[in-house]
Amino acid sequence: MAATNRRNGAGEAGDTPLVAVVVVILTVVDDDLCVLLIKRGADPYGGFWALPGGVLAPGETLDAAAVRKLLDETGVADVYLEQLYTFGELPRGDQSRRGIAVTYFALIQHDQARLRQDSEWQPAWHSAYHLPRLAFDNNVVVEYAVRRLRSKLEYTNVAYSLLPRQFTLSQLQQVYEAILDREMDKRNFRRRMLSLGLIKPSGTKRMEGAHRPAELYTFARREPVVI
Amino acid sequence: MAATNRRNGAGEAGDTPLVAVVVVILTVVDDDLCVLLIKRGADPYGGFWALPGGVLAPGETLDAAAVRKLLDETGVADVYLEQLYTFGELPRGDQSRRGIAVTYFALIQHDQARLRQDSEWQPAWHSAYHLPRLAFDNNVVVEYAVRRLRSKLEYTNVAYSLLPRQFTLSQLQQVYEAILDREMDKRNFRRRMLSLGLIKPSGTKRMEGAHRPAELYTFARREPVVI
DNA sequence: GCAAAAGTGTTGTTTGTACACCCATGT
DNA sequence: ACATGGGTGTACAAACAACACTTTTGC
Repeated sequence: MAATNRRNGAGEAGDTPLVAVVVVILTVVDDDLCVLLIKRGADPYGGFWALPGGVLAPGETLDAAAVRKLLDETGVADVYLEQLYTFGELPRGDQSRRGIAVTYFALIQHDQARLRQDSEWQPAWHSAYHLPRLAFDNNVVVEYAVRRLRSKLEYTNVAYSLLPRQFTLSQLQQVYEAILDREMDKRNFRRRMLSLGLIKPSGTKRMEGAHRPAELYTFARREPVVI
Repeated sequence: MAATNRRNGAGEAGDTPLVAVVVVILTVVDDDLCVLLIKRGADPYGGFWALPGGVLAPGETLDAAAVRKLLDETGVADVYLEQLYTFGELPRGDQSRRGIAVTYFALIQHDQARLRQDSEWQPAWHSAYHLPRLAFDNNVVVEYAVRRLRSKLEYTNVAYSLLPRQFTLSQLQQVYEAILDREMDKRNFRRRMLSLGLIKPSGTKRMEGAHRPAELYTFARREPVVI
């Protein structure tokens, strides 16, 4: 892409800031929207929880770096991943070196993720609604991701990336409720999902527990669709 | 902000790409949505039209660079300005140096802009609907900006940044029609604008031309508001 | 038979869309 | 008087929100 215009005919290149790619990896666990955090070792912000991220590798595109980060942390690929925002304020503490953070958000099924147990970083899921004070301005980044996800949920099928191929309508509704953080009416919810053509019945049923079996549904398309 | 996480404990800093800030400056001239373009002198893409942009100055935030660029090109400040997207693909032609472009879009009143006449870059307005092949991937950037503007128009008051303090409902409607590229019903349009509380009558009227004078309206707030 | 979740329809309200005529002014 | 753009209301359709009971299963 590289829409890079260099306009200063002279010596160019003010400073060349470090470019980091940071990924907000979101999932729904039970009825809770969760973010993947790692524990920072070194300063700045040593001991603080933070979003996973890293510097761009040589010759790597931004999207590729985000995909790589996601794969590193969770072992997951082929999920919904979207650029969020680029933060370019100056660090507060350490003025020494300039940093720019290109942030992404990803939606995964938590039971697909293989978090690295061995790691010094202790990657773990944290409820997006009860986060501690994070490193840098990562709290703002998470809030931004949650806002974006909430609005995308209303006019796209991104939820597909949070659910297995087959799921019940109740599961789907739980995902929506966890993300939007409000309860929804079962009948209206079903009507809407079906009439939008987002999902379709698979014909099979899930028998489990002491109650009526539930129809299993699939997303009409497991790729991003704007309604 | 600087949500910069450095995760490679080792020597860090893959490569440090050039960071350019590029601004899509949009306005409505008569019934046409227009973009400000400059003519590139030097290669790459010498002689092509391009979006105004430049490298980040030392110690400058991204937003500040965008504001500065806008001021340089148009003399205008205090208008709607929003980050769009960060493009980080590798340049096609010149592989030598890596570039990242953080793009913004701005909305201004064209009659407020003082384009630099002297300049070798011949800054000028071009209809967003009939653009030539631009330098780099700037065509994509403009399309992206127009899409974003269209959707923002539906749920925010951003149009304030394209109109003078006082304006008629017909002027406002022309702005909407130019951006959305479709005609709208006068009565429905008025009802909606007023019932959303976006604008309010100013009490004064504009007498001009051989017809009934038009009520002048003002935006309830001349700053970004989400409806 | 009872507990637990699945499934299902109707009504009222709000929102959006289509559509045609009269009004105030300048010439 | 006529040309020009400014201003107004109503009727239909679609989308959305509120609401409660019956079904199928396991124990």
